[in-house]
Amino acid sequence: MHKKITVKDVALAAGVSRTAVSLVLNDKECNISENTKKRIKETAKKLDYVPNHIARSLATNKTKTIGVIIPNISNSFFAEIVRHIQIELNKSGYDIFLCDSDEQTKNDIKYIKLLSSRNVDGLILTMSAESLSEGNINNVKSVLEKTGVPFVLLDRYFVGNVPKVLVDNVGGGYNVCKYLIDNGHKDIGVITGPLSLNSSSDRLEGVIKALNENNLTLKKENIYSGNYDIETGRLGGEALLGKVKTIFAFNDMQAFGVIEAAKEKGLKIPNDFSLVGFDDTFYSQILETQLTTVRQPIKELAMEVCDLILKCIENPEYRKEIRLATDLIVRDSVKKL
Amino acid sequence: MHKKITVKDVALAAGVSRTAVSLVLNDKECNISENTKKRIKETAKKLDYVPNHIARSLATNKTKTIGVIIPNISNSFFAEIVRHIQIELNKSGYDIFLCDSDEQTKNDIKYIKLLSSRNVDGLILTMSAESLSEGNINNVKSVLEKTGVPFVLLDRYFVGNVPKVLVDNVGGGYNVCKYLIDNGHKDIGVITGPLSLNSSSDRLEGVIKALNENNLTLKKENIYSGNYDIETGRLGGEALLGKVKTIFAFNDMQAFGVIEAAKEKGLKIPNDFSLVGFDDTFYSQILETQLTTVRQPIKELAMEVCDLILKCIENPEYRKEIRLATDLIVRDSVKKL
DNA sequence: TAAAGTTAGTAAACCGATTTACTAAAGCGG
DNA sequence: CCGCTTTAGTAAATCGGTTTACTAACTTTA
Repeated sequence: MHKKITVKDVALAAGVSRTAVSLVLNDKECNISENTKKRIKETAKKLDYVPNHIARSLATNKTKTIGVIIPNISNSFFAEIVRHIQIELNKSGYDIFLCDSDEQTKNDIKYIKLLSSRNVDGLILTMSAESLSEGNINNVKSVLEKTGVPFVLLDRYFVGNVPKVLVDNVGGGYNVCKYLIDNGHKDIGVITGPLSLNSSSDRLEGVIKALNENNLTLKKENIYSGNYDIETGRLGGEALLGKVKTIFAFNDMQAFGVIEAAKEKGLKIPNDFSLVGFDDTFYSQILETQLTTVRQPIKELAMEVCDLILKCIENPEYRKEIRLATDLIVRDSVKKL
Repeated sequence: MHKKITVKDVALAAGVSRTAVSLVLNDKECNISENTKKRIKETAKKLDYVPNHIARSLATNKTKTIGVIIPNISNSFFAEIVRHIQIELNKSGYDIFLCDSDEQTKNDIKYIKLLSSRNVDGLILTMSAESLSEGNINNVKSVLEKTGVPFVLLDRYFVGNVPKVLVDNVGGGYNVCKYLIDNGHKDIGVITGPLSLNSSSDRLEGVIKALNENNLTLKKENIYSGNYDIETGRLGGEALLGKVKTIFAFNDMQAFGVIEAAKEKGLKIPNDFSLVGFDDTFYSQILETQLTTVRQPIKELAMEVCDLILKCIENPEYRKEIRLATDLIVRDSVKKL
């Protein structure tokens, strides 16, 4: 590998100043004759000149990078969203620094500071459940604001006038519950994730709303709260399957856990009990009985969050809150009563 | 947010030169009295000084960033590996630029160039199947080498004296086949991924080796080649389930496809036919009949690849090829004959 | 033809660090 | 007390771009 070509080399070869080279190659409005412009461009191409991002960043105070902090890339929802974010931002010349907080506040804070010191132009942030809890949120918020980096919250949010892109979880919960009621289900058990996450509290709100509209209530003992994992589903299944014949698990993982628990008890879906999940993970379709679940608009979320962060970078005062609807995917796991 | 503190500010506040500040804060060997050192450090802390990565990168010609190009972050194998890579590299002060090639050569090339122009210190690379095919590999290889950036191939490789971290797929295939033979299976069908990928060709090699050692052969018509996806599994299942009672799918996705195909035909595992997958994806455990499969040492792969890229950055001549063994995870999808 | 305007550029400062080469003062030996 | 070494530090160059302010030459206009 030979030495990298710099503006200086191009300028020398083209017989002009570095200024001219920079101006022309960046298509800046300037008083350079068409002839010279052409010569500079040709020289740059011939020398295979590639501008040095680092030097440019230092000069312009823009890095064309965006930090993405998510709680767990192994979760297919986040993996898919990151995939779309990367592809989308790349179209605008941005690259992403990916950080996985492992659902820990200390990492959220660490990575916010780190990305700020890397001078990212913006931050896309899905905070850990821990960070969003009463005791931590103010701390994280203050770290975030102190950096002065434009940011957009994605999926998980705290209240306040900050840009966010969200899923309409109230609507999602409502639709599931409405569907269950329409199919004759009245006594419903729910398995939630951490209630500090709006995804859980909002879905719960939607469920209650649908029930109330039909003069039904959600019994306290029919709520099992835990994490968004299979183990919680298993435990929730064990706890609820004695009491109810209908379970709404707030994500597919939990639903899979419920199925495991049901297997132990020899219960079959949908004859012995009905089940609804949330996320429409790939595997909900390949289950023995295909799972009725809710699809989140992942690609659209990614598009919106990219669009929004770019707007916020352009104008740090820009504020917008976007909430996207979910889709109820009806399959075979709910019995018509 | 107020203006960012720079070395200059610290120097001014501490009454020393910028040189002194830089020297002391970087713990460089230098002739600065303990007193002054202490004063500088305290001043820096008081002012909440955070060094500017960009400026440092320009000066040192090191960015402390590593580019990671993978074919599809939505594949849980890669998601998990990226997760570990990020965590591990972060310990050494590196951040990662994540790029998803979407299994396309043109993106491999685009991202290699792009990351090079971002001056990444190193590259971790799992190329697309397309790039590794006969017609493309030389092109990609030449782009890669022209950048001069140290790189390590991960999981998928081309032949040549370059650093790589691999899975012992020959051994993996061999172990599965040996296990099947030990259980009385003789007529085995296999569903492979793209044969341009060593993961497929190597597993196939292992299968054939095990068969040959037992004086058995693999019939050509019992091989179904396609992609590592559920659709290939479905098609392979349809094609093979008439001919054989034992199928080795080269990844779990394909195995799930086989199960779908079997459902159509009313066949049950393991009574009507036996099935083995590869990857030990989470979902292989929650199937009606738990899937016997092969676990890849994901975390170890990540650790090794991080270790190796750091060594290669330190010494670009460093060469090493690491091959990690797989684990056969025996569950319930293979019948003892 | 002198003043004003336009065209086609360039020199030099700047971004915020690191690093090399240098200096001033103090200490020390003889 | 002279010369040498050590100690404690600094000035200035550098990395590779961008950008501001300036100039020289050429055209117009009055």
